[in-house]
Parts: sequence; structure tokens; C-alpha cells
Amino acid sequence: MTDDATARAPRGRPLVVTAEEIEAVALRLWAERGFHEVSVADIAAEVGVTSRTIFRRYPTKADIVWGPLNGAFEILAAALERTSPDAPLIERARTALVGMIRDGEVDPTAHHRIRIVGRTPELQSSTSTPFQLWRESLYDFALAQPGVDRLRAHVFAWSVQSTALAGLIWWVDEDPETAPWQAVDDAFARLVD
Amino acid sequence: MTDDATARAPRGRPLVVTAEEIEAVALRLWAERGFHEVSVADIAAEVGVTSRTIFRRYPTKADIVWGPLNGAFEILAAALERTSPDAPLIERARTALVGMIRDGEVDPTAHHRIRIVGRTPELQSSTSTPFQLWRESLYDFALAQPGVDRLRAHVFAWSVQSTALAGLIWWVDEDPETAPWQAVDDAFARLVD
DNA sequence: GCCTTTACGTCACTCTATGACGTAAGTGGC
DNA sequence: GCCACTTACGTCATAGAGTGACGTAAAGGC
Repeated sequence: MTDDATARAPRGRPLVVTAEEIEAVALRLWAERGFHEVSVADIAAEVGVTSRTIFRRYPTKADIVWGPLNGAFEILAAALERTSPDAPLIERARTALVGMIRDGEVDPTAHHRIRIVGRTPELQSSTSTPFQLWRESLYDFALAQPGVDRLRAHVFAWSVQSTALAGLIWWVDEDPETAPWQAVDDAFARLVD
Repeated sequence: MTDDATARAPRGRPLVVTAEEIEAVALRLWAERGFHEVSVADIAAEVGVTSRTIFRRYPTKADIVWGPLNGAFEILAAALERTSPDAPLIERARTALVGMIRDGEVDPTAHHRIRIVGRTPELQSSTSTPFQLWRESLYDFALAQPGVDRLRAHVFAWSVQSTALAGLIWWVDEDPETAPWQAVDDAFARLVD
């Protein structure tokens, strides 16, 4: 998306560690010991910086987990637009979401990240950045359709997001051998009852 | 529920303040200044105790908001059982939830509490105690019905809870003049599309 | 009066998060 | 090479949510 031709050499002191390094260390430690058991200071020490630096890069500890997934709402919005306008809203959301997860458009570490989220209830907060952004995308999409009022769009966004989350949590602690998109697809199959 | 005949005088030092007093002060301050803007120490000072005492009574700051609503999951479970077995699952949940909120079986301060939740995104966390307990009730109820597998029960619990939450949030910041049960009922009407 | 039980205060400490301030390390202009 | 400018980092101080340890206050039972 960024124009490489206009991408100039950055001015000022360069970052001493990349976001990838920080997140790789964090994900590894959290996978080993759990989210609460590893503090931001622990990660910072392992990477070779101060916790102040970490908090300057990430607004909260939880945002280290999300990382590139925070940008996924744009992919979701685009995927929603590509779905068939004739299908019911819920099926369009299902197609877009499942396709997005299945095709791994987001990030190679996404599965790893979702596993930690699934194991850590406090990360499943509905106010976490990506979930909020997903709901916004879903809300805007639904509201643009004819005959959809704001409450309906609101309910649509919430139920789609929570169904996806339910599927992912299910996948993590009940069926981790299969693909995550399959669990989400199965969850949507149960929703349309 | 407690047997008054066997309710003996409590041994040991009595509580210096009742839970009602603490929660009344907390709700008043939060309604005036907002949830983040009023610390637990502020509430403790106003009540006349130390913050240590508050944290001994309530596991987290958020639990002061929920208060008696934490016991509502039992009322929900009972209300679910009273619904017509012939109706679809989602309608039974709708009837039970809306009836519960409408008839004010929970607590006179419930509306006040929900307003604060609606105004404070971080309190809408899916891991907050009452929401978790509601989902458990809904999950157990759904799983006991014939032809419902565990994933379906899981998705059912999540979508019912989030639909109720969506309705309540909608009520708080879009339609606070009407009754909250009406907003929740409307939300469920949009869900069954 | 003494023992037991329960509630509270004080102190110390961890962890997340933020503001202030000075410094290190890069780019670009001359 | 020197100097301004920009950006990242470290250090320090601070606030707020929790938690464990320890001593004390206030009740009932004997």
C-alpha cells in the first residue's frame, strides 16, 4: 500500500528493535508461561530495552498480542464488499470472515496469537482494539445495506464478532488440531438456526 | 433463601460499612465523574475506610459496579426453565431475559448500574463476572435441550449475551428515555432476521 | 477476664501505564 | 566536518489496581 518510490530514508534515531522482534519474544514467553505470568518488564529485559520503550510502542500490554491483527479490519471490510449482494447479511459476513482467516491474508503469526487469546480470558474483552474495529467495519457495512436500521446494524456487528470469537475459543481449547477457519465456519453454521 | 431461624448473631467484629453504602457512594461518584476518574481510594475515603478494605470485599473495582447483578444468573436460569419448551431456543432466551429485566427481579439499582456499564467500554468486557455467569447459565440450558451439541450451545450463549449487551448499550446512549427491557427486546427482534 | 472469630489499618511490594526531562543516534544543509 | 532537526531511548517520578504479611480492634461465647 505504501509508495516505495516516495519511501525515503527515515530521519532521526532508528528503532533499536523491530516490532517483529518484540512480538516474537513476547509470543514465545507467553506461550511458555502464560500471559499474566510474563510482565512487560520481562519482555523488555529479554529484548534488551526498558519497559518504557515497550509502552511507547504499544498502548497496552494486550496490544502486543494483537500486533498486525489490528489492521485486519480493513481486510475484513474489503472482503465484505466482495461477497455476493444477493446473499443474506449473516452469510456475507460468514464468507468474508472465514475466507479471511482461511487464506491467511492477515499474518503468518495470527494462529499463534489467537491461541494466546483463546487461553487468556481477559484478552477476549469486547473492548480490545481489533474486536472494536471489526465491529465498526461490520456496523458500517450493515448500515449501508437497504432496510437496515442502526439497532439492527449494531446487533449484527456484535453477534458476528462474538460468534467468531466463540468459534476461535472453541478451536483453541477443544479442537486445536483442525484449522481455525473451520471452527469459525462451524460456529456460523450453528448461529443460523 | 437464607433460613432466618438458623441465622445467628455473627461472631467477630461487625462490618463498619454495609455493601449497600459502599456501592451507593461508588455509583453516585461514578455517575457524576465517570468510572476512571474516580479511584477506589476516592470511594474508600468518602465512605470512611481504606482502599484495602474495599479490595477485601470486592475482588476488583469493576465488581463494585456489578454488585447484586452477579447473582442474577440464577434468576436467569430459573426464568429459562419457566419458558415454553415448544418455542425456539432463541425465543426462550429472549423471553427469559426481557422478563427478568422488565420485572426488576434483580435489584432496584440495576438500571443505575447498567447506565455506568453502558458509558464505560472497559466494563463491557466479556470476561466480567456477570457476563461469564450468564453465558454459563445459557450454555448449560442449551446443552440440556435435545439435538444441541456443545459448539451450538457455546455459540448460543455468546450470541444471546452479546445481543443483550448490544441492546443495553444502545439503550444507554441512544434511547435512555425508554425502558431498558424494551431495547433488549428490540435487539432480539433484529437478531432473528 | 480470656479465648476465638472476623474486620480493619498499615506497610511493603508488583505490575500496568503515563508525564517530564535529558540524551543517543540518525538525516540533511552548509 | 559542523550544526540544526528529528526521532528513539533511558531514567526518574508518579498514579492506580491489586496482593501478602502482620498487628490490632471489636464483637460473641465461656
